[in-house]
Amino acid sequence: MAGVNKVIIVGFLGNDPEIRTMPNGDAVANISVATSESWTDKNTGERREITEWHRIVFYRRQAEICGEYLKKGSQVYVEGRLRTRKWQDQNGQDRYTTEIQGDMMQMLGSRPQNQTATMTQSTADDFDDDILL
Amino acid sequence: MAGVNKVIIVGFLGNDPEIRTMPNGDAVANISVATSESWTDKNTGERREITEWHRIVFYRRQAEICGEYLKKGSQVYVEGRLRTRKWQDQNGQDRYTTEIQGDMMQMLGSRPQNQTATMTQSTADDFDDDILL
Amino acid sequence: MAGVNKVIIVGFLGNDPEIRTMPNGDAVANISVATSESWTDKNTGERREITEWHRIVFYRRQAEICGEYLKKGSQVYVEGRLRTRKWQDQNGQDRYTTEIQGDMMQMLGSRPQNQTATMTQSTADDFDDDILL
Amino acid sequence: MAGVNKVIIVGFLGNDPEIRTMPNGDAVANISVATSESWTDKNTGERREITEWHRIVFYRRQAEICGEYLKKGSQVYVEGRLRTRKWQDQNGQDRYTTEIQGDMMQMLGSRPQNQTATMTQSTADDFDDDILL
DNA sequence: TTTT
DNA sequence: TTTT
Repeated sequence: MAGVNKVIIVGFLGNDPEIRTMPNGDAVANISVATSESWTDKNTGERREITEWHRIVFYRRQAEICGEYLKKGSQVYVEGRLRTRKWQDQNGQDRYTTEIQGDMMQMLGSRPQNQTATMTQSTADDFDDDILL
Repeated sequence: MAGVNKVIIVGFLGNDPEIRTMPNGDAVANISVATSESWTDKNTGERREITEWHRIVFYRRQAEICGEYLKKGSQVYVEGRLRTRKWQDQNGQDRYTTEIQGDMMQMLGSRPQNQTATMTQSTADDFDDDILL
Repeated sequence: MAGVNKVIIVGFLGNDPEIRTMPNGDAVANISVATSESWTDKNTGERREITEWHRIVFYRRQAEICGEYLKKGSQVYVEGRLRTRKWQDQNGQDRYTTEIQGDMMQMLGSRPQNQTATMTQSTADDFDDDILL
Repeated sequence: MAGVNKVIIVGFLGNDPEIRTMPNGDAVANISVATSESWTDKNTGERREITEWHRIVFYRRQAEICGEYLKKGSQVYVEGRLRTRKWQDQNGQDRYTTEIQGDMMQMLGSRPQNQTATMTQSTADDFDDDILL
């Protein structure tokens, strides 16, 4: 191995998580998280903003946590890694999609009922499902 | 504004940097940086490795530094942000490319002559070109 | 220059910020932010938690923002760098204190009145005080 | 749990690692890593530099890797967390030392023979000692 | 000293 | 599609 491939995102979910189950029974969650930058245009003096949408995928226990605790508008801290997948469109052309494979997720804000929904992939894999909840 | 959009990459350049000049005279550099993960397959016991290629773009003074000091095989530390650009292919179909807009670059390894090639975008913009070199 | 010295903290303030003014008129803010780790003790099976307190210092415009928008219990995202200061206690002995010099601060949670209190040091230095508020 | 406590350091070892063995047989490694910042003094126009030394501790398999592969002058990437320990000096006074508990270490530079000396704590704990080397 |  |  050689290298570091790390992404840190803090933002709000644009939609409820999409939860699927893989053939082997593992859960998969896809969430879409917005970050935005704003600045003052040097020429016009106008305030401008650009929003970036991040597609993030979680597996197994973390995917289940996403499904149970996150919803549209939730604010999250996510640590993960970049992964570009190759696929073919209906014309048989190669296409590429870059997404973030989530390694850690932490809910932000003070919603007392779900503050403890935090774990890393290794934690999620090592321990029983319900220990941290 | 709300959010954090941060990427940290440590890896090796797969090619020499591609340097262009924008109409306004600003330099743009594109570099392609590899990171890899390796693990032992649970089923077969075989060693596996996957390489991820990151397309990173730098502007202005940082782009010039890339052109002067980096080459195929250079090891770099890069901090930046994710940016997905929309474009249209020859069939008029919408396509998306995700790349990393570099904010900071640092050369790694022990090449004394270029150890100082480090600056952030804000530094690069605030100061004269040659102060840090 | 050589190196990366970066700290990322997400946690809650244990107290209201302490704001001072330096002789040259610049503001300085000190905040104390808690992070905690919890795990299950392998031997006893008991749930354990350890809290770490981070002393973070902000300068100038960011210090003013801390004073205006943060208070005991606020949740924040902070990016900064480690800095160990040497000082002498009343016995003339050398003592060392490690703190985080904040470079970026972002308020978390959904408290509508202060969501926009986000800026980096470079932003704070480059623009007029009130543009981002 | 609530919070993120993350440190990222890229720098050079000031000394050979110090390796100890705990009563239970686990290895412990302490390394001291330098990062430096340089800037031009606004008043005098002189170039200034400040070096920060980071004390980093690794445990178990990672500590062994430090002992085997690192030496004075090695360049490393380290991810870890801040930990402040309380202790008493010879006068019985409370003293505090802040160090970085390393979670991941990666050697930098192009020394082909040890490029693979990379693992996370979870990896180090989960697998046999020699799988990654 | 926070928060869950 | 979020949030401010």
